[in-house]
Amino acid sequence: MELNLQKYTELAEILKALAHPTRLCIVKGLIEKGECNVTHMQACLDMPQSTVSQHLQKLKSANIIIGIRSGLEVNYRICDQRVAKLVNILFEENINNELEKKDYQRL
Amino acid sequence: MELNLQKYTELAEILKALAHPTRLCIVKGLIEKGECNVTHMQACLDMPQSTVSQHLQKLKSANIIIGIRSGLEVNYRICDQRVAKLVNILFEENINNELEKKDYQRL
DNA sequence: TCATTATATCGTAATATATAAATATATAGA
DNA sequence: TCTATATATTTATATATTACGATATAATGA
Repeated sequence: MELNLQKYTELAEILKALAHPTRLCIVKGLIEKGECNVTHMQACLDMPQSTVSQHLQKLKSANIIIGIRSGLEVNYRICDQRVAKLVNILFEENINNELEKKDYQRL
Repeated sequence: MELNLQKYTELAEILKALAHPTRLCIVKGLIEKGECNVTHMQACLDMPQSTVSQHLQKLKSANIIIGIRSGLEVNYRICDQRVAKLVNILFEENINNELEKKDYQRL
């Protein structure tokens, strides 16, 4: 329980950016598809353009995604491989071991 | 970009619980030490008891930790191995590949 | 330059979260 | 049962986040 506050704050920022259903969905989609433009995301997510764009800016500020403009479109993709790994693990099933299960019942 | 909203909401809840410097510090400490009681955490974190307790309840509600009472003390430990893995990855260095770096500059 | 399309930003109301003091509950021992 | 200690909950207030319409900007082609 050490106190490297700066580091914890910095990493918590990344988690905060991911900690929203819409943004998690965007990130998961980008991991799977590789990249995607805003219009397409908007159609999939079925929500206003400004809402999608704001979520994208939040992910971008956290350096989780980058956007590459090509003509009128901007294509986004993941730029932090740690986050890709992390999200993949999150989507795995949780396997608590037997000891933990027993402990849980004791509580 | 599929729409399994329930799943994304559920997983976002876990990330939300982790997405705070204090709670991340608690979880990291528990991963390293195995377990810890509230008084000890409070001393390490140097913050009021009620604040620490509230953070613990949030982690507990998210099924990230469990508390086992022994006498007056309650010892907490991680009960979701996914979360332990996920946090360990978060603390690794991010390695962006060369392609991403170039793209970043183009932006 | 004007119109069109794609995306970003602003303004703001509603909602959620964080902090910490005060208070409550749980356990152990005298 | 009374007291002390450890932890949890309640309450109030401050701060942050979310959603979305309105508006701005950027790029393209006529």
